[in-house]
Formats: sequence, C-alpha cells, structure tokens
Amino acid sequence: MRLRFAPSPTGYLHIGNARTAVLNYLLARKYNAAYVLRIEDTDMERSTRRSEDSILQDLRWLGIRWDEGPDTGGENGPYRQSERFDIYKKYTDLLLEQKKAYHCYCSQEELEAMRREASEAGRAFVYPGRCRSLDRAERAAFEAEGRRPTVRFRVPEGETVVVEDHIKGRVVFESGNIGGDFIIVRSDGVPVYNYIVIIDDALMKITHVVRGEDHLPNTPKQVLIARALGLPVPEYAHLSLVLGSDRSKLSKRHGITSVEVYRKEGYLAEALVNYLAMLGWAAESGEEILSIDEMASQIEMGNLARSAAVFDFQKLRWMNGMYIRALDLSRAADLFIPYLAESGYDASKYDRPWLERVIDAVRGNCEVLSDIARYAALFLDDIMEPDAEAVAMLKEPDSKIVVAEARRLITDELGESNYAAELVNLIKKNTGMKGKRLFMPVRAMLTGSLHGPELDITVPLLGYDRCRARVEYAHRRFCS
RNA sequence: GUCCCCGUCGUCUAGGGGUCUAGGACACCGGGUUUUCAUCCCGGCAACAGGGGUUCGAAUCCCCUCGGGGAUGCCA
Repeated sequence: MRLRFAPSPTGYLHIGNARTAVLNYLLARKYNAAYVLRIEDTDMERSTRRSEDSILQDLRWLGIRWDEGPDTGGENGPYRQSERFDIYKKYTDLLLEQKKAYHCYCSQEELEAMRREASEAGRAFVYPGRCRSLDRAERAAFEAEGRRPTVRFRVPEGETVVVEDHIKGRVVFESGNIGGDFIIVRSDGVPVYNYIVIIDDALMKITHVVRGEDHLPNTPKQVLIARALGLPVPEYAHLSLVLGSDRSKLSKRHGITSVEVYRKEGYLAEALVNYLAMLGWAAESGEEILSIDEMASQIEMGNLARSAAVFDFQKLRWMNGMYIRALDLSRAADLFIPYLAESGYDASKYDRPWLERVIDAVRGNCEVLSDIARYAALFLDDIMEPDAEAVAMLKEPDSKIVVAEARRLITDELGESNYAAELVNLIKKNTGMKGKRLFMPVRAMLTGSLHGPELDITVPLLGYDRCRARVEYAHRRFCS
C-alpha cells in the first residue's frame, strides 16, 4: 500500500493541506504504507522553490516523515512534476497518435467569449469541439496565424465512471456532463494537473489517493485519462473540507491559515497535528488528546467524517494549552525561552533551574508559547509598574500599613536567608492584618497585579533583592 | 445554470432500526479548590433541517423539499 501527499508550491503550507498531509501520514503509519511526497509544480508562473522549501520545512516541523520525495529521492522519482515533462510527453504523443487527444487552436480570448455567452444564456459551458477534427490544411492555416495549440483530451461519449470512494461511498459520473473535451497540455507545452496527476499516481504505484473533496469532481476526468492510457486507477478517499466560521472554505479572513504562522505564534506541532486529525475524525475511545502513535493505531480510512468541519481556533488554543501543561519541564523551558528572548529577555542572564521554576509557575496560564512573556514578566522585570487594580488596592489605608511594615521588615530585620519564609508571616503578626487585607497588598506591591501564581511560590522565586526593590518602590509611591 | 458532495447542541463529534428522556469535548453559565488569577474538580445550558414514506418501532433506511459547500480554469 502506498499513499502520497502532493502539494503545489505556490505559497505557504495551508492548514487545510496540512490536514490532508497529516491524515495521509497517520493512515500510512496505520497500514504500514509507503508515504510519497510529490511536488506538483506545473503552474510555472506561481510555483517557486522558496515555497517548496517552506512547505517541506513545515511538514518536517509537524513531524511528518516521507519515504520518497524530492529531497530524499526514491525509486519512483523524480518527485517534482517539472522534472518529469519528458515522461508526460510520451503519453501525450500516444494519445495524439491514437486520436484520443487532439490539438486545439482556440485562443483564450475565444474560449472566454464562449464561456461568457454560455453563462449569460444560463447554460453550462461545454467545449463545443470546434477543433475536434481539423484537417492538415486547417491546422496549417492556424499555425500560419501564429497560434500555438493546446492539447485536448477527447472525452468518450456515454461512459460511466464509478468511484467507490472510501469516505463518500459510491459516486457515479457520466462522461457526458464533465464539461466536454478538456485541455491536458497548455499551449506552451506544459501539461496540466488533471492530466498528469493520474499518470504520476500510476507510475509512482500509489494505491490510495487521500485528498480534499474539492478534487472529487475532477476524478472522472482522471479516470478517463487512465482508461485511455491503460493505466491503473488508484482507490480514493475524499476528505471533507475545512471551513471558516461562516461555513465557506477556510481562508485568511477567517484567521491564521499558514502552518508557519502557527509555529511562530507558539503552537506545538503535536497539538496542531492532534487538532487537525480531530477535525473530521474521532477516536473510538472518545479521547481527544492523542499522540501520533495512538491516532495512527486507531484511525481507519473508513471512519473519517463525510461532512465539512468548521475550524475552531478556540479549541485549538485549548488543546495547545493542554500540551503545554503536559510538557516535560525541561522541554517546556527549551520551547519557551526563545519566546522570552523575542520579548527582550535574555535567557542567558538567568540561572536555568530558576528559569524552569518560573516557567513552571506560569505555564498554566499559557495557551500558546508566546503567552509566556506576559505571565513571566513579574519574575523577570526589576520593577513591576502596578496596574489599575493594584494601584487601587495599594491606596487603601490598610494596604499602606502593610507596605510600611513590609519595608521596615525587609530593610531592618530580614535578609536573603529568611525573608521568603518570614515576610508575610511577620507582616501578619505585626499588623494583625489577615485574609485579603493582608495578601492582596502584598501581592500588589510585590507583583504589580492582583492576580498571579501563589505567593508561597512567587516570593521565594522573586529573590530578596527584587522583593526589597519592589517594597521600597511601593513605599515611596504610596506611603510618603 | 449544470454536475458532485454534505446536513445531530454555537463549534468538533459519538451514534448505523429498539439499550436515545441522544453521549463526549470546546465555548458559555453556575459552584468548589486556589484567601487572587490560571490550572483542576463538580454541575448546568444546548442538537437529530423540514415533510412524506418503509416498519410494531427511525437520529439511524428510502424519496422530496430546503439549506450549506465544492467543481464547472491554458490553477492545483
């Protein structure tokens, strides 16, 4: 069994395509199938090497590994369609020779006019077959005009194509209503997707094509090509599409669609893969947080959803948070530190074990890695400017008593060794303050906020010097 | 327009003739824990698109309607 993912390098890896890649990968793992990566770069205007590189990079980041591809090579290469033109040429010559295809001299403008006419008349456009049977003289005349022909596939009449789709079930098409003879080679000699996809699948011995549902209406064209060429037809599984909140095909206006951007925002590959797989698939156990191995062992080609799924950014965030919390602390630190650096904190300035404790204290607040700076700031900045709530709290008369006592203690009585254990206790004892009247001012003066990790964790992590500086700052600001 | 696909809580889904007064998850709303926040725990809200069949019995099977999506490219 052999599966493939065949992206077109015309931009970044789209989240919907990533889902196709992930599902193919899980299925390949499940059935112990070969996973082939093929680059469909026949759109010469839009395809770029830079895009191909970024797609490969994103796939690797997701944890997807392929057995054959443009970078790894393999027995069925080359794996870029742009490097296989001579192969397609042979098939085109064969079709031409057998009259299963013919040269078409209609210009794009003429075609456009016919299309417009059909749409204005409320009819479906079907190529009328104007060039179906040109004789030598007619062809020569067109050539003399400087027209460069495309090659059209002669769609046989009255043929039925039945696709036994693993997800959709039996889908039946009549050759009479697939739009007429379609172009298989452009006038510049470059073949088009609908034509060569089936050749490559056959030559690369792909047994199962798992791809987006948007390809379903193209399938009969591909099957007809295969029949004309005597090539084997793979089995199909057409995945339902991913939609945005308004139920139209997911696009940028719905939110982030680039895998690279998710990575940069601090989503974990494991979480993204997990979420993508859950979009249109549910484990029998009902569990939703699953490793790649667990998903691979439970997934089946036949139990993927038939209906489209709306991409829920909120749920992805939730899932990412779950993964962040489950991370081994050292790995969490490795992942978070670059985000601290991005916010201007030089991680090398801090002691690693201390930094890990800080991260552990605030990771529960983080849904994405880039949330870290906001929550860790209270440990990393020297002075925390109190926010509005904290200011209001520190202006309370009781709070001033607490702040004043804190200052007295930390300047006169407490030091590095005992402040953490004694500061709050002594304030309580000496001022008689308790409950929120005690903890809130302490929290506000030490962290600048009324919210945050428990003080028992926060105070020792802050360290004596920083606590002292903040107490003095609060005292200057609110008690003088 | 034509062809194709799809239709269970707001969202992702379980369910495939009786065990469904329809289960889980996210979100939301309460409550508990945390003297705070987040986490965590408990509870609540909320759906079989509509209409006809078939059947003793339909969310499940069939048909129609409606709704949504996709395709209809010298894009993939």
